[in-house]
Amino acid sequence: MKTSEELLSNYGLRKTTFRKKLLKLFQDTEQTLTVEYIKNKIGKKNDKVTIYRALSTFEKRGLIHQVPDKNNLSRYALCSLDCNPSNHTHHHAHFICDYCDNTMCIEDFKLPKIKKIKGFKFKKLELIIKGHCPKCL
Amino acid sequence: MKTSEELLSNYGLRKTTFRKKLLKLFQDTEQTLTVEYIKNKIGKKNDKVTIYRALSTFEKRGLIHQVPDKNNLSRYALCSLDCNPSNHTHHHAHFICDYCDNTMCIEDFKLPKIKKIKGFKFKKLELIIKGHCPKCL
DNA sequence: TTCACTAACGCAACTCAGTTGCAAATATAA
DNA sequence: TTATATTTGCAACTGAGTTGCGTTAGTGAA
Repeated sequence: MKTSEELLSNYGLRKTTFRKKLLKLFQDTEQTLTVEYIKNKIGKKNDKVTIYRALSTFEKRGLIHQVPDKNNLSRYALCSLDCNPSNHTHHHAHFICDYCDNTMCIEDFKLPKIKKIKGFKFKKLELIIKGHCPKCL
Repeated sequence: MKTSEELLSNYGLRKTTFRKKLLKLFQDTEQTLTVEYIKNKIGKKNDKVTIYRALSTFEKRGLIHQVPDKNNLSRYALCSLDCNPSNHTHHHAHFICDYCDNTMCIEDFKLPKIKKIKGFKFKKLELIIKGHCPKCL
């Protein structure tokens, strides 16, 4: 796995102390992260504005992607390595646990092919599955 | 099509002036509705709290369902007649237009069968397609 | 290394969707 | 028509996310 510093370089991002910590947190955690979680883990010295701005930058560059929460709040997850600013599609479904409210990427679930519908232009597909996760069953 | 009064009765809801107007608005509009839109159409006399509460009640009873917006805000759409409080699943996809931000139900698009994944219990599936709608193409 | 420039950070104050508590109004069933 | 339960409206709040701006810290060139 690439170090957080290498990744930041690869994606053309400045290697600030904060960004290195943030990216490392993503790498060390398998789940999708909320701003709340990040705030608690990284330390209260960093302002929430900084977190929001870093997440937004990471997302634009194709490092992470946003996933909705049970309550439609935002969570973030690392992208696969082939995402970039212009090609930022994710070929996996997202699972939201009704019980613990955790959200996770489900890699081994193929997205359906999009059938064309006259008059529409389809660009992106999102599949969200709700239910109970292994921990909560 | 059933009148709004009949529908309210069928779903065990009181037929208040406001609810009749709200439900009629859903019946007369083919699109999914935002609270903003409802506020403008129904008249400013009714408070937004009333709108939110009515929507929430309608949703619990299975009259309408919530759909996310481009910006993760809520929109609402009429359910098919066979929804009720305990069975409230929708077998259609939702389309979000990147351009005009309108959201619509796509009835003629079958949802994929959910393949089981060990350890998970799947209860509900949501398919969201993003792109450009006919009006914006 | 140092310097100059640009991007990132932190603070404070804001925005805005959605919520809560409570008193007044209205629907319903007797 | 009356009693009771549900809805409504108002006011005040909550909390995620944003904006502006002055300060700090990376980065690339000298």
